[in-house]
Amino acid sequence: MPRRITRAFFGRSVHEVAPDMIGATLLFAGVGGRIVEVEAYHHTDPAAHSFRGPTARNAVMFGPPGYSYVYRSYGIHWCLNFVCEPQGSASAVLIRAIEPTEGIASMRGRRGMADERLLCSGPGRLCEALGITDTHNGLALDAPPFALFAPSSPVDVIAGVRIGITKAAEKPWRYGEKGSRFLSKPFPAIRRRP
DNA sequence: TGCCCGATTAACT
DNA sequence: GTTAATCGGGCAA
Repeated sequence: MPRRITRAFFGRSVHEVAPDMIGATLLFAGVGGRIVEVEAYHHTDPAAHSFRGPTARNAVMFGPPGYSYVYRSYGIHWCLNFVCEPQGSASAVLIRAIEPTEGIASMRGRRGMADERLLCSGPGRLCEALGITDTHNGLALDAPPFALFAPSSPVDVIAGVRIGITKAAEKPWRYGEKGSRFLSKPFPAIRRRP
C-alpha cells in the first residue's frame, strides 16, 4: 500500500522537500501520475514570487506549509506549487512535469491532444491536463481533491539549473528523475572542462 | 494611471 | 531558432 504524504512532510527546507517530491504520485480528483520534475523557490531567492514580500497574489506562500499555490503565468497558463518550510518562510516547490498514470483519457480530453509524452511535460501543461486553475489556490495538499503518495521504491534524482528565469538563473534548484521521458526539457549531460 | 515584463506554450521559419 | 498570444503584478510617476 503506498504511503500518503501529509502536510507535515512540507514543514522542512524547500531544498530538502523538492528532491523528495521526485517519484511521488500526485493525483487531483483522481487524475495525475508520477512527479518527474520540480524546481525549488526560496524567499531569499530573487526569482521567487515571495522575494519582495507578501502581496495578494503570493499570500498563500506566506501561510502554513502543505498548501497549494497556483498562479497565472504569461496571462495564459496556470502553474502549481507546494508551499514549504515553517509558516512565514514563503518558499515553494514548482511542479514542472508528471508522468501520466491515472485518468489519461480525461487528460487527453482537456489537452486536446493524443501524445502522452506531452500531456503533463511542463508546468502549464500539467495544470491544463489535471484541470487545476486559480480556484484551487490555497488548498490543503493532503485532502481532496489533492492526494499525494510517497514513492514505493528509491528514485534516481538529478539536479540542474532552473528553466525560464533570468534572476538567480545559475542556482541548481531544478530536480528530475534521471532518464524520464516526461521531463519538460532534458537535463544537460555533465561535461568536463575542455 | 501607465508601462514593462514574466517560474510558458505552440506554431512558425 | 524565433515569435505571437495574452494579462495581471509590481513599480515608477
